[in-house]
Amino acid sequence: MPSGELCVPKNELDISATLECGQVFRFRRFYPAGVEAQPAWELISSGMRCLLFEDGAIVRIRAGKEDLPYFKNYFDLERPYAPLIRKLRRLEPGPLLKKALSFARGLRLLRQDKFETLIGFIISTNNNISRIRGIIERLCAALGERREGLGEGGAGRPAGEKGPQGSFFAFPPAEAMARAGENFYRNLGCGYRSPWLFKAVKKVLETVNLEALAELPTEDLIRALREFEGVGPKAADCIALFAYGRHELFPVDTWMKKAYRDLFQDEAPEKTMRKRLMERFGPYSGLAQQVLFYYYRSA
DNA sequence: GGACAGGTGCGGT
DNA sequence: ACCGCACCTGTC
Repeated sequence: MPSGELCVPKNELDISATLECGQVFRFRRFYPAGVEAQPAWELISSGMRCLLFEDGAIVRIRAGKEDLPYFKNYFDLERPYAPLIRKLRRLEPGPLLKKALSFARGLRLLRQDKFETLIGFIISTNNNISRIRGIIERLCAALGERREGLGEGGAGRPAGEKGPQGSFFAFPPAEAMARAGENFYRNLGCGYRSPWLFKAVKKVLETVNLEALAELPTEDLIRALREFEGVGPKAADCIALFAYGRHELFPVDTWMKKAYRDLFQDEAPEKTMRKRLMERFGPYSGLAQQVLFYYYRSA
């Protein structure tokens, strides 16, 4: 397969900050053969894969030539982030966000696949990241289509480190996930989320067109997402933010409760925290949330 | 072993 | 509306 490459300045895209701030699950850091201590990343979205490399002040996104437009949109590369960061800093000049911003320089909000994001955040409920990722990988290996992608060799790699192989598994379509049945999700280790997943998949096949929801104003979109069992206030905000580009939302998770206390010096119910944070950060709420998440979680 | 995880639905006030 | 609680399960 002919491959192609997108080049982005590092101040516009920091791979680690963008992938490790909690918005996406299917990625992996690896160490390319022959390059001393220079990490790279493998990212799979929907049915496509790209490899990301840091090369001085430049980030290279390598993928199959026909997949490049998808990743250009996925990384939202048409939108310069520097102005957004400046405006955000002006809205909240305090030391906390200032530190977080400098720590998360180059973090971008991704434009992810709607179905994959819905399923991912149902799985994420009261769950930890390593387990979430394990479940998703097993899900894709069991039901996803095997695809050929850019390989990455393996010579010179430290023992135990495995680079991306020539093939990978696409995220499964709803049809395959419905055929698998509820018990399949139990066996994957989804526990009490299993019926939620099975019902969500059926809903997507039978009544709700996820693409059509993009036309709804944000409040209605949230309401529609909340009708999926297992999608509460936090997951609905995440799905609307990461898959529908609703940057005005501020998902409140355990980390953001801490951030709220640090910013406002008081205690409040989650709903109030969300409201006040969204008022504070306006159209940059989602960006602020990710920047703070990355900062708090890495600290 | 027990606590914990990027919450949610449920049943009490 | 606003609590408080139980909850599958792998990992530390």
